[in-house]
Amino acid sequence: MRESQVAEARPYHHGDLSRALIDAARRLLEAEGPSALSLRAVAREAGVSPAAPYHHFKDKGELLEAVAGEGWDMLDAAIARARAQAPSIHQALNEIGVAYVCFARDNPALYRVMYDTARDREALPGDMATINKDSAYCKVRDTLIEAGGADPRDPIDIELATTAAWCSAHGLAEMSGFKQFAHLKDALGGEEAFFRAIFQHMGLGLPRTPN
Amino acid sequence: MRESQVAEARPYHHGDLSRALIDAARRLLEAEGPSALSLRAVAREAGVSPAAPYHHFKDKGELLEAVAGEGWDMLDAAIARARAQAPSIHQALNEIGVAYVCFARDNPALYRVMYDTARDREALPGDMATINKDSAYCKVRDTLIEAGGADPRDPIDIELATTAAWCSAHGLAEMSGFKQFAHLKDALGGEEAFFRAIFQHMGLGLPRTPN
DNA sequence: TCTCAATCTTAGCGCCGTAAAGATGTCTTG
DNA sequence: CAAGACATCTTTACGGCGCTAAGATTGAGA
Repeated sequence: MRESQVAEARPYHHGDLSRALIDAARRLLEAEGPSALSLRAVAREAGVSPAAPYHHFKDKGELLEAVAGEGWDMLDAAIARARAQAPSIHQALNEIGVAYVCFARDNPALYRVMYDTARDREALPGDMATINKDSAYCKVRDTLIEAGGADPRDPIDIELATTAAWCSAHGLAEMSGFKQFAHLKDALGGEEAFFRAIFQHMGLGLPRTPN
Repeated sequence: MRESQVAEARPYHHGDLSRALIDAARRLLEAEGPSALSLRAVAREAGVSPAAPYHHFKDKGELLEAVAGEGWDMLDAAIARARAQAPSIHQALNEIGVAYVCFARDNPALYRVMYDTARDREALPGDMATINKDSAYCKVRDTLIEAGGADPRDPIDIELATTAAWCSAHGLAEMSGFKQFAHLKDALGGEEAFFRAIFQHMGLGLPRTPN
C-alpha cells in the first residue's frame, strides 16, 4: 500500500458511478431507513462529491426510480420462485401472497420507495402487464385465472380480480411491520403463519359467492 | 382600516396557535401535498415565526400526529355514517369499505400522514379497539361478526378477520389514486363503482370456504 | 403594581437539493 | 502523436429545511 489512505484514493473517473450510486442508495436505505436517504449521503457513501450524481441522474427522484426498478425485479423473481415451488394451483396464490409480503417485510424501505415512485408515474403494477410479461402482476393474473378466481373470457373481470388480490397483498405488506400484530404473530407461531392466516381470511382466488 | 396591512397585524399572543397550526397544516397538506408540508411553511401560513410552533409541539412529528389524530376522527365518523346507512348487514361491509376508500381518495395527503405517523408508533388501528370504542376498527369488527365473517367465540379469529378486511381496504385505498385504473373506472362507470367491484372480488366478510 | 411564566421573535447551526462554473481525465480526429 | 472536443468529477454557492438558544413582549397572579 503506497498510502495510509484506507479508501485508496479513487482513481481518475471512478468507472461505473451509476452502479455505485444505486448500490450505495440501497445500502443506506435498508441501513438507515427511507428518511435518511439523501442524495448527499448517497454521494458520501459512494465516495464522490455532492454534485457528482447529477451527471448520471436528472435529480434525486431519478435515482430513486432506478433503485425502485431493481426492487421490482427482485419482487418479480421472488414471486416466480414462490409460484414454481407451490404444490398445487390453489396453494400457489397463497404462496405468492406470502412471498410478496415477506419481500416487503425483508425490504421495508425498498418497498416503500417502489410504491412512492410508482404513485406519481404513469406506469404502475396494473400496467406492467403491458410492459413485462415476466412481471409479478402477470404471474398473479395467470395464477388467478388458472385457479378459477377470474373468468378467463372476461378481460375486465380478470383485471378486477388481479387488482383485488394485488391490493389485498399490498395492504398487508404495508402493515406487516406494524407492532400491534405482535401478539397475533406470537399466538400463531410466527410471522409467516400470521401472513398465511390473513390470506386465508382474504380468500384470495376462491370462487366468489354472490353478495 | 387603520393600516393598509391586509393581515391586520396579529395581536399580542395570537390566542390559540395550536389550533391555527393544525388547521394551517391541513390546508397546506391537501393543497400542496405531503412533501410540501414543512414546519416553516405551516408557521408562514399561520402568520407566525418559524420557531413559534415549538412552543406548542415538541417537533414536526408531534404536529403531524395531531393532524393525523383529526384524520382518524374524520375516518371514524365516515365509517359510522356508512354503517348507519347500509340497508342490510351484508351490504354494510361493502359500504364501509367504499366509505373507507372514498375517504382516502378525498383526503389523500391526510391519509398518508395518518399511516406514516401510525407506522412508527405503538398504537395502530388494531390497537384502537382498546382505546376508542367508537373507532372505525371496532365498527368493522362488529359488522364482520354480525355478518358471519368471523367466529364470535374465537377472539383470534375475530382479530384475523378484521385485520384481513382492514388490510384489504387499506391496500385499495393506497392505490386508489393510481392512474392506471382509469380505464377500469371508465369501464365500470365511475370510481365508486370500481371500488365496489374490487370489494366484490375481495369477498369481504363472506363465510369462508376451505382452501 | 411588580414579578413571573408563557408566548413569540431573531439569529444561527448544520443539513438538504440543486445549479453554475472550473478542473481533470478520456476519446476522437487530423 | 498532437489537439481539441467531450464526459466526468469538484468547488462553490443559493435558498429552504428542522431545530436550538437567547432575547423581547405580554397576560396573569402575587
